[in-house]
Amino acid sequence: MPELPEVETVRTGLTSLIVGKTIKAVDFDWPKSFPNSPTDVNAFIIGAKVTAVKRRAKVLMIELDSNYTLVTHLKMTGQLVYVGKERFGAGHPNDSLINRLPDKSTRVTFEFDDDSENPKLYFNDQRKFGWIRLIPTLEVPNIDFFKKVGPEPLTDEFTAKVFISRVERRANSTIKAAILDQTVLAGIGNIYADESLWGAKIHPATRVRDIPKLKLTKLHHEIRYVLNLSIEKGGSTDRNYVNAEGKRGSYIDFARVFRQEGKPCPRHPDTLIIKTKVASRGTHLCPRCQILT
DNA sequence: CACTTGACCTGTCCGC
DNA sequence: TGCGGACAGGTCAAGT
Repeated sequence: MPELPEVETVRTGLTSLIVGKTIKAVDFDWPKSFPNSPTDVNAFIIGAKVTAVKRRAKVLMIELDSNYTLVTHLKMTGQLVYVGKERFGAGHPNDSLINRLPDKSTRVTFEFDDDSENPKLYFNDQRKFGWIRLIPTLEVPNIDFFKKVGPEPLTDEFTAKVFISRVERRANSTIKAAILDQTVLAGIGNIYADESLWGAKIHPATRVRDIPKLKLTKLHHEIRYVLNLSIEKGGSTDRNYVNAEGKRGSYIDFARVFRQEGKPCPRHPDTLIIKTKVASRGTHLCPRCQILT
């Protein structure tokens, strides 16, 4: 589920909601919610204050003043939703979701020591693919995933030249598989792969070696465009995704191909978007402007 | 090494 | 209405 824009939206929300607050209690019932963590996670969490919430690729890092960090991956269906009655009481537009938490998808509950309202942060994850690892803050950069993950696509350093040199390491792959590869660049998932390839008029099954540099340059631009636009819209809610306040994202209302099968291509009103399979993933494209070469 | 496929889980939707 | 199978936004291990 959550790709870079969704994780970034959660990060922004959590920053304003939990930084500076102290964790009073933690409760979890699914052992895999804390893989590869100290046996007694409580010892490094209870009484610790949140100092920052950071993001790298699709990974969120909740830094604590105990010198440990809650490193979290939401995978397909994870949510981190903060419920503080002082902010979201009865009548708040989100109270329908807020009021039914915790629910049966809730894996971990963090309780904060904050005046009398007892605010909580729920880690919900229907499919149980997500996890939270409690890691000494200084060791976070050394986890295997961070050692091999590619560059952040929205930084100044991520130029078209950098993108092309990295994506060409997967010369024999389909372009869709290549940009989904987190070691090529960080943060792209199925939604923004389809959206950016439509923007660059590239068929997702095209081999990287067959794509002219000019088109790869265009794709680099489109990747940054769709990621920025989606952050502006608060991410995409296709099914489960909500932000830290339990709100849905609205990028899907602007999607040109993702989940738009059967609807007209924005460039060709008489051609319909189709859904097929590329790189073992559901793939949406316009059969007229994205030709396989 | 490059590349593809199956596994990890639960829930939902579609066809019979 | 019930049941089986396919499918869902991510990543890793194991296979070719």
